[in-house]
Amino acid sequence: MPPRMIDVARRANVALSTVSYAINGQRAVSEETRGRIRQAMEELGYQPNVLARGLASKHTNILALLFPTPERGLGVTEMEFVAGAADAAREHGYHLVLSPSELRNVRDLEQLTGQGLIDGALVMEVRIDDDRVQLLEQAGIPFSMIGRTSDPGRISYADIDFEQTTRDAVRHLVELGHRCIGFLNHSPSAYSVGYGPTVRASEGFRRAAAAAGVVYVERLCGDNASAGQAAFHELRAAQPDITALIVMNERAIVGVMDALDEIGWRVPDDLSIVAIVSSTRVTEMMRPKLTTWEPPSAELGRLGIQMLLDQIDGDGGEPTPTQELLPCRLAVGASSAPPPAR
Amino acid sequence: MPPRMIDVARRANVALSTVSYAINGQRAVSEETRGRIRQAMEELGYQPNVLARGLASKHTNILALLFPTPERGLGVTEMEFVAGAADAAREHGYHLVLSPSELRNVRDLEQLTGQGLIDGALVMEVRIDDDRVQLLEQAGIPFSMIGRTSDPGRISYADIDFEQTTRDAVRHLVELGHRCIGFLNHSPSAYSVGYGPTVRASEGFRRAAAAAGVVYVERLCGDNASAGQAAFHELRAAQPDITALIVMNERAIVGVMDALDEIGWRVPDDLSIVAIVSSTRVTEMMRPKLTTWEPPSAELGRLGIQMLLDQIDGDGGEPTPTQELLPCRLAVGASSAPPPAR
DNA sequence: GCTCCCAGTCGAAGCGCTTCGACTGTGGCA
DNA sequence: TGCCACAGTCGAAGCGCTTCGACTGGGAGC
Repeated sequence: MPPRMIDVARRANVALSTVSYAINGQRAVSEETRGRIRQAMEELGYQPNVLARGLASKHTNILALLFPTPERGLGVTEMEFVAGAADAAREHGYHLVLSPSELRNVRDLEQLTGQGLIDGALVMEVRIDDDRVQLLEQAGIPFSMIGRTSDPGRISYADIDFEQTTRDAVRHLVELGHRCIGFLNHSPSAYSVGYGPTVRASEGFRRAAAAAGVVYVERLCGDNASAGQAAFHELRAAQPDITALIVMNERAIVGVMDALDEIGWRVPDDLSIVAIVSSTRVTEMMRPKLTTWEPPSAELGRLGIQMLLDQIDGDGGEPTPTQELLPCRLAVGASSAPPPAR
Repeated sequence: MPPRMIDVARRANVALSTVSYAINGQRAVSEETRGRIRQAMEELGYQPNVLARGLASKHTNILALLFPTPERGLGVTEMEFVAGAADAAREHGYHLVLSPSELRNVRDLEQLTGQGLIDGALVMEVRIDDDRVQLLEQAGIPFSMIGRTSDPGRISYADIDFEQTTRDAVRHLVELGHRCIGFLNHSPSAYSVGYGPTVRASEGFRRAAAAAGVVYVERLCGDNASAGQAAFHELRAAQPDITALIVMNERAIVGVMDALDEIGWRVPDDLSIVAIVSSTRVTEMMRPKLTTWEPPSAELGRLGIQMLLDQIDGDGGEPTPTQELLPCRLAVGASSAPPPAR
């Protein structure tokens, strides 16, 4: 059996409670006593029992990461969120439990919160309207979000700045001389369930394009090649003068390439393509390598945990929520150029 | 405050211990009593406190997923492992804590096991010689592996069948008529630290190629485009007659394509390429779409958890370890064809 | 010189559960 | 008819910690 606190106490000739105070500093302990205790702990290889501590103290040092499995599947970006969050949690001495739950299945969530296991939760894949948010609020569980609802109120979140990202992408193309720009978004169903990136990028794109005074056109598109292929033909049918395309749908891109082949267009000579909110790990594999605005996924994960801990450790008094929008980073590729002189 | 077991007991007019027995069936409880208890639980919305239960019973229903961050970064495949494992754990009523640890840092692991938090661990990214395995063994923590050491002994594992996968890939190419086949593996450092896939695929490839009686050549190659590019030129320098390439290095592939451009070769006309142990999510984006042997990642994750639970729930008596090698699934693409008549 | 305060320590009462030993009443069996 | 076995239930003792109230002695303040 592993050593317990009482073993440490005996070896250091102090009371059990003194050891506890020495460890978590709830009361003063003399330097000398503390030294003896520390030594005893080391000699015994003592480690506090997380469960007992949690039971007695009402906080467990365990956080939950709520990640639903989206229709489009989990990609590199999601993995980076998770890894970033896990790292940050560990650095702060917290454990992270993975809670894969269907979005709709509020039961799972209730179960999680009711068990007294977790101190707080980080919610991934947040929708514009998200049941989980309400549930967590009324369960009184501290939480923060990666992404945000339409009205985040006083809830902390870290999200991608879609407004700026779309603006950047549009400006980039406009500066190259493009006057008719298309946007390939995620699927109609993602839009209709209120998936944040889909909705916000759509809005951002339209605003940016309108502000730039260019002709623009958007298509929602399933996350697969054949949908991408069809969508590009539709875009071109709607705007035959299209010379540039912004894509926020990694898996559709290759379909666009197929469509281009069909009509004998080349990138970037006949059409410029830029990817937004995509991992360069993926867009680097395209030929030509795509100009990409890459989301700061790991940072978002870290930040989410950070915010959550501010809320938990921030002693009691209503903390001011942190709400941050992070820009995507530009990785220059070879897929964008001035428009053709048609 | 959430209801406690004593609240349920009072409402059902029984002793606290009877409720406990009704819940986990350690002793017989009459049908009638059980009914009253169940009703009381529902009316109160009772959920057992995981910590208290764990403290008293010595098992927590929490598993750890040990995932180091490999040099090459985390990809789609890894995400699928994780998601599969998380799903399986939840289905069995277990929680999964993510434990991101440096491989070398055995401290982190000791800390995890010493805290009494986890019932067992699933070890990812296992090396041919892996310190963590020893440590877990002597800590007496049940565990299973995704991947395997050189001598897994009686430890349960689920791994990809590299022998068969390389054999399949070689046979596929040989049947098309190829007589000189190259293999692009992961990095030299992956090989030298004993990263299982790198070592085993290397061995498997050589054996399969030799058995098929073809000329073969292999290169270890960093996980990035420029390394891939250089590596292909080296392969061709070593074997100018090369007509086919097996690649187990997603990120190097695009470099190979670049190299082919330089010498004016096309796929599959001048060179057939097949990817092994790669996600089709990635190789589908290549043009042409690559013929791919895709690892059953989610299944591996699920299986790993399954094995772990067999070991934990399998009451006491030394269970026979489960050791399974899963084949990769073939996804046909357009990147392989008969060799050119040069 | 006396009080007061406080740093430093101790003992004990929980936290919400599991599990052990003990108790009761019923039915089977000789 | 008597005895035993056993299903069904209860009370109490932990599990390993945190935290509260209480106690001690010495220094500061007057």
